[in-house]
Amino acid sequence: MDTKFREKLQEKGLKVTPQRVAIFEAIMQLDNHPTAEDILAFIKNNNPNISVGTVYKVLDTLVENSLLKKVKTEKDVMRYDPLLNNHHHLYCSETERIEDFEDNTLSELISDYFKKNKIKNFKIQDIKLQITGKFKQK
Amino acid sequence: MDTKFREKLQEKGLKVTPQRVAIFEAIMQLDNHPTAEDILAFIKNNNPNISVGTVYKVLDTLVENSLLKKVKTEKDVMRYDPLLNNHHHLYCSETERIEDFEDNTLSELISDYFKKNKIKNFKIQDIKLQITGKFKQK
DNA sequence: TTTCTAAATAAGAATGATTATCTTTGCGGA
DNA sequence: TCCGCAAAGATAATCATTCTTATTTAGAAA
Repeated sequence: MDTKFREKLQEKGLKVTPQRVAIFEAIMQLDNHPTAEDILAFIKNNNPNISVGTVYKVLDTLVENSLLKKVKTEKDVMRYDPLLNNHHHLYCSETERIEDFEDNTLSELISDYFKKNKIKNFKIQDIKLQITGKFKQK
Repeated sequence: MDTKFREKLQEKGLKVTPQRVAIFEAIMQLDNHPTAEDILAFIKNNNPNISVGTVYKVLDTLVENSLLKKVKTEKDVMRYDPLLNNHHHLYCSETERIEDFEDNTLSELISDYFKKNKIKNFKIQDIKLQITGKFKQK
């Protein structure tokens, strides 16, 4: 399950610790772009001794090493995104819900557009859509 | 200069206070999507008695009344955006710089795409591009 | 103009997410 | 086995933001 994650850690010269694995798995399972607090609560079930600082430190490390991404929000609570396929985000305008949105056609449409129309004085590394609106069902 | 802003306040039934005007002007002049702290520092020059809480409260009020927007970031410091034309954002991957990016052709391209390709169970209200990369010059 | 009142501001304490510090632990290599 | 170092634990510190309470003010009404 998490063998890939373990390998990636090793590639980056990072130690494979139970905490790192647990945090990564928590994010995968929690799914909805959890906060550090969500992750901590989830992990405490099986691993009651994990420390708050560790969670933040691990998250930082994983983000720095591109094993995880931060999600841009308008809130002062950080949320985290596992690095799956390239995807955009749907933000609910009324709740904290954030869902992934994958559409390769659209992504290509946009990147093609920028191949033809460069932005002056700016080198693009990544393009994400943030789509705000309402989910029609729970 | 700020007559339009004053009018908008009145339309919304909000009192026109020196603090609100000063904060709005600060954001317009500061330009680079300032934080509450930036705004406070700027205003203190002419208005040394303004209070921190007031700045936050006014910003909230203006956002609620659509006279201002919050900028989504990966940081825990909120930044604010005057409501000019519809625009996207260029995020520097190395610094805190955020610039506006306006491209109506592109915006239409995207909204046309979504007219033809609806997102299941989601009603779009707003679409913004967050483009990350490097500015080539200061 | 003067009065009145809800709305807005000031001042500063409180909150809460995140970070920093310092100690302890665990593991690979000498 | 011992050493060195990255990582984790515990908890104090930081800092942006929010809250509380008293005071002031904008603007409507008299």
